[in-house]
Amino acid sequence: MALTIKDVAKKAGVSIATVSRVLNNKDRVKDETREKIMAIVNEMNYVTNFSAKTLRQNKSNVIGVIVQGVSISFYAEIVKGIENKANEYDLRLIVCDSENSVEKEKDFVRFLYDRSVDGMIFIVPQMPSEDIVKIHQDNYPIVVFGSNMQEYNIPSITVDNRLGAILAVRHLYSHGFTKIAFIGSIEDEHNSDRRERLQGYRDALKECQLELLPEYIENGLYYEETASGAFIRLMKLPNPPDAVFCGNDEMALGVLKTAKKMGISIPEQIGLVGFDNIRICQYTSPALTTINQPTHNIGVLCCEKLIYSLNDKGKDAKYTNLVLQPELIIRESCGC
Amino acid sequence: MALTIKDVAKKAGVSIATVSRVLNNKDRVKDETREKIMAIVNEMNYVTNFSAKTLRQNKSNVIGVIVQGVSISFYAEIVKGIENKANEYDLRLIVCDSENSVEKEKDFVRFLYDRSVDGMIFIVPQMPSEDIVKIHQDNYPIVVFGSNMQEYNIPSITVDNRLGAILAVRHLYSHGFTKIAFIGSIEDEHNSDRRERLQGYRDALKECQLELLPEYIENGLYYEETASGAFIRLMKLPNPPDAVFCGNDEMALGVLKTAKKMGISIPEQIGLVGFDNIRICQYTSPALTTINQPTHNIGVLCCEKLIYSLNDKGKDAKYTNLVLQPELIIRESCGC
DNA sequence: TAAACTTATAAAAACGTTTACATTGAGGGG
DNA sequence: CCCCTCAATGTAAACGTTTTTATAAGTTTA
Repeated sequence: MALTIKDVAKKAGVSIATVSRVLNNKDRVKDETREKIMAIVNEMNYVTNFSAKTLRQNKSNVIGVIVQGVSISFYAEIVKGIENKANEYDLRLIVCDSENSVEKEKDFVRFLYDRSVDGMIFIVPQMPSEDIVKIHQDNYPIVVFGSNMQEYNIPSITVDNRLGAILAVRHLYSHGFTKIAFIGSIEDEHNSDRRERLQGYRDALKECQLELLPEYIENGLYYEETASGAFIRLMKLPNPPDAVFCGNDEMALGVLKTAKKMGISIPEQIGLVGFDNIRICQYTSPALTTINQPTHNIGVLCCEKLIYSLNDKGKDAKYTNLVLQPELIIRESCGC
Repeated sequence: MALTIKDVAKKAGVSIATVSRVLNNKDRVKDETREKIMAIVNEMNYVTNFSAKTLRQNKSNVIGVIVQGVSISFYAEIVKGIENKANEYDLRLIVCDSENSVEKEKDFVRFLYDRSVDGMIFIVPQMPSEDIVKIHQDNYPIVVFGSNMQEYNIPSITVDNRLGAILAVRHLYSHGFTKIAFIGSIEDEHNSDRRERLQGYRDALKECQLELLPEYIENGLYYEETASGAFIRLMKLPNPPDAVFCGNDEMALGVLKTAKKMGISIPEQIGLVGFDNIRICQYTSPALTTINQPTHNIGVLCCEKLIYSLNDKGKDAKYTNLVLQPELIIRESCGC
């Protein structure tokens, strides 16, 4: 413990600079010397002092992650992906759970400013894109998952939400459902992912040659409770739908719960498909058919993109949006 | 940005030492000076450089958390509790997900040694207690949740698992179930929490004047898959049980799944109660009756205990086990 | 009124790195 | 055989704090 580069240097009979050079293999060092030093480092079990390194290099080696809710498995797995990659690169994480509140999200950004993080990753941000752009202009490397930021020159990752929605609706249609409703974000939403899910819904209806009824599009704020009211309204329509596609699984859970309360059986009376493939889906009754996103990989890729920006300090033009493919997970709520 | 104590000092017309003293309000400083400096600090939006502080004080201000699985809501919430408290005290967290593997757990401990954390929190450790004792002897402050470590002089937190088990069994009994089986850890388990749950099961049977049948005690390793086999074995007994109490919810989920597959209806044919109250419980069908633990609070208390040790460097005798109270959450799987 | 304390502040060292710059020695071209 | 180049390594400064020690200005005490 409390073993420094000095100790290593003394034992090896070289200067501390040489040890540092070996440790960071930056400059040329004679192979012989390198090996001798590495042997001693391993033998003594030397470990570099992170703070000293950080202080000298003037970067914190910490990245901030702002996420909607870490106790939701979907997000937890993304964070795990980030963490795995971050560990590889000797980066530490500060994970901030905004608990779905824009206000908290903004607070956390300030908090991360204070901690002088090297960069930030936003997992499905709630705050308006303009605010994110502002942070980026303050010269903070940023990566966003869940909203296409390419137009702002901010690297981002999305899954092909439009395709996901199409897969969902198409599958419902294949079961004979023809009056398919949508619960999710309405047009003016700032989040592009959510817009795309709606768009996919629309495109899929067209593809299946189904009529697009405005009253079949209900607003839901992407958490469970907001779907109940939406579902009730849908069922009270003079011509109620026979299937519902929800913008995410949380809302699908809300529909499931409310349907049970109303005595409506799923999938017999109403077909249901969600989005995200959170863990709970497989345990509900009926088990929820949904669209899967490669969560762990999303995290890894977010982190990789950020590391890229970190090393490149905004010079390169690789600030594009990366699109990943979703996948239909068939369970019971669709009628299969 | 990149604003230092020097800038503040210059603007205030004092030395950097004085600014530091004000910032840490350690030494006496004239009120007038203090106020002037604080005003400037706020105005300039100065924020102290964490690494420099850390380097000088020779402590990392980072604590390691080793947890079984962060994507399980039960653990995620505990971690959140830890985090909230840690933030208050300017401590950073390194969260390590052992993914239920003793090997990984040990790897992470080494990893944390390398990062020279100030202390560690173990959330339901898998490794033998002796190993934890060893870490503690290396002079690392430690707090353990999920196993009573008092005998080793290591601060720990547990819930009254025996009571929790009694509440569960008692409730099943009140529904008229008389042949109540247990799936969980068998006697020789090193984890005291798990031992206690079994003990509670035994004590409750006695209290209800039910016979204790050895074949009603099945071994389960506390994750879902291990409960399936156990349940099948139970149901194949010449005199099968009419209710099952599981050591945790994950295993109860396994029972639920297997029962459905076998065409056994819960709670009509078999009553079922779990332990932990993970989020999924409320969504299963039937919804799972279980024992709740105050997760967030557990995290907060773990962190508080660790901070206590951190400041006290092992001098005090407050290295005791703190017992929290569990609570019965009644849903459907018990027959209510 | 000078010595002895106090109080408030300043000066400087230290923490463990990285890195710009300096030094050394060897090899090669003229 | 001298000068130059270059590879390998050493020296020392710098990063932003905290903290020990020193100093200056009051304030008390004898």
